[in-house]
Amino acid sequence: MLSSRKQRVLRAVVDEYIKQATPVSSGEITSKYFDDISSATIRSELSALEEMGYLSQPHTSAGRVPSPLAYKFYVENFIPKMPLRKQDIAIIDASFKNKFSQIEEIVQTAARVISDVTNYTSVIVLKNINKVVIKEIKLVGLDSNSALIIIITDSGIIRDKVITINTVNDSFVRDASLLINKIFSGYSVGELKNNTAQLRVEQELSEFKGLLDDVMSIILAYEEECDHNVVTEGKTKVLNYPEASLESAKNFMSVIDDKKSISDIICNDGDIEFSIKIGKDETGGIDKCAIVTAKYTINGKQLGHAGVIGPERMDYSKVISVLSYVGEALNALMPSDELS
Amino acid sequence: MLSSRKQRVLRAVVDEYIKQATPVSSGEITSKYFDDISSATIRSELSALEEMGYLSQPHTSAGRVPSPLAYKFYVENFIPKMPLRKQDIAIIDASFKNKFSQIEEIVQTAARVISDVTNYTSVIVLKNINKVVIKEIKLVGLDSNSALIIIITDSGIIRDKVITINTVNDSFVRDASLLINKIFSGYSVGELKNNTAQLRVEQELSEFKGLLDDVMSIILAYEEECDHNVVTEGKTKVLNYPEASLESAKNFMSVIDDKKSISDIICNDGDIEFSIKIGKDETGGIDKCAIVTAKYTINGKQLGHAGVIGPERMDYSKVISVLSYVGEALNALMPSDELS
DNA sequence: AATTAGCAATCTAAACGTAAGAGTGCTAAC
DNA sequence: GTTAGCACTCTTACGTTTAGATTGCTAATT
Repeated sequence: MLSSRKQRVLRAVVDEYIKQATPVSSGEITSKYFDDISSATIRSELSALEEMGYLSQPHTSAGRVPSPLAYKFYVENFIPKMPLRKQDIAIIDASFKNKFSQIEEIVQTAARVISDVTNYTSVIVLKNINKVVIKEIKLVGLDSNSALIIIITDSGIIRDKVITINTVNDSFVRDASLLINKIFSGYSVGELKNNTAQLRVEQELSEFKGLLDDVMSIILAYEEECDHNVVTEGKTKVLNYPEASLESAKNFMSVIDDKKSISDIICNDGDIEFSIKIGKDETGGIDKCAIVTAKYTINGKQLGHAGVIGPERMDYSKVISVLSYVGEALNALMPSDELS
Repeated sequence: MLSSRKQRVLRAVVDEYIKQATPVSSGEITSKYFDDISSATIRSELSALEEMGYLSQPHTSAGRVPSPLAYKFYVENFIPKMPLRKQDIAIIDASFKNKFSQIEEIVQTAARVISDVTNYTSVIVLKNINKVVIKEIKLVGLDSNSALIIIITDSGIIRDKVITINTVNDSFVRDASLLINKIFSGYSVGELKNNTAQLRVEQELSEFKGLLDDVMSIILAYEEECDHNVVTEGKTKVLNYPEASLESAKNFMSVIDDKKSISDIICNDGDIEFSIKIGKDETGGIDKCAIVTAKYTINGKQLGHAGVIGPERMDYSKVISVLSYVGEALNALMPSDELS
């Protein structure tokens, strides 16, 4: 285990590096963090820490830079659980003050506010879409040849879509509503997807053939769209990191834009609420970056995962606070009585 | 006026520069475009064109680079009105094949497909939002304490939003619907905004006070949101231009992200259908970039403006074809009988 | 035994200089 | 008007030098 002083030194290096993004020297550490020890002593500690794999030097005459291992140690041991600043809380609260009608809207908002407040890139991945249960489907006539289909689930409205129908009148709407709900209500998206046979049987007898097809295809389109539904916000923030280069930015974008792989990275299958991935191996090839991921649940049901991608030297404390506060805000958005 | 050979030379320079993004030399032009003339002759033509302001040299011993003036001449005289490739047409058609329920969705889709097909950044700005006339407002009860408000206009559904109401029941919905439509239907968003007095009078007598407020604030929020509503897609494409640098990319993003200024640039008040802005002065400070803008109308009513932002040496021909084809697709999306 | 001061050694980053190459502009001839 | 030839200019790449930063080592000190 690391001696207490080694820990202090390690922490100092990481803290400084997070602040200034340049290698930190023994002199800096001595003057800013230790009154009673000389830089020579710090130097010997530093080289011990380097030996142990916590630090590295870009070159012989440079200061030390934390390694992924150092960040891991730092995150596990030193993250000050600072409360969010009042202004940040205000920003987040303000974003969620209106009612939302669709999940996508909520997710988009959450992603944006996370990125805005942290100043890093955020990613949200929705999961378990096909476990969503359809509560009711509303059919609202708009004019003589179009109608609005509203699909309401236990997670709120998932989709509304205009469809074209030959002739819309009151009795048609009434009858169609009854039939649609008889067929679809109470089933999850997944069940419906795997059991289209039933739909076909119903259609044999039905004058609403086209309509039923439309509804089904809306549901299927939703499922497909959401399955790897990845919302990303603040991609261009990466350009403003002091360590940015054109090459690194391009690489960053190419990983971020690959929805499949980014969602694999963000989604933690384990039970942990937060995880931190540091180092090229763990970030899918994004260099010098770290990813903080959180599992989001609403009323105990897993909604998906959120992630913040920033430089390794990011403000972990703030990122975690923001992720967790936004998680709470999402929960508050859907009080349990709406689920019943 | 430019002699016919000067025109050929100028065109050759621009064509080459569009292809390779590096200054073009007299030698290249001679070998690739002129069999019968020597490079010395081309050189004298080049220096004449430089004298006239069409070309410039990054330095004495470099080839020539087209000036904004040259691009203007090129665009006006040489743009081959090439039809779109079949595959591009297919991509665009595919994007617009489903019905859309909200304008935002349409705009988002259009912006994305423009950016995807051209491989440049696209921007769409909506205009004249407050001239949109409200046809009808539907109120659909969802459960005992919430309802969905759907605002239908002559341009389709502009917004649907869930609101909270104390007690929702059939008679409430019926009465509220009548009242809401009595107050709001037939007016444009602009009229409503400037005449909230009437609403207040109605509220005095009404048990639907809160509801009316909700509807009004949805409309106002929509108006505000859309007034400078700018949708941007493909921002990160700029990183892949061969002439890209970190600095230029940052600059690009800062201009692009300023919705107010980008919308001023994109929106052409004149009568022209297309315009091309080349040069730092005309692009709001984005260097080495050109902006092609188009005015989009649906059934003669001005919807807004679309723009493509790419390098000065972009494929103007393709960009204009794409913008114009997407414009047609948007028109097809809203057949005139839906407006009546 | 741990700490420290002092100093040589090492490396970077910036500044400078040089050389090769690209492309022009000019001139004289066609 | 066109062209070949060539001197001239400027960039870019590369090597060199220098100043500065920081370390690691050693010997002295606590």
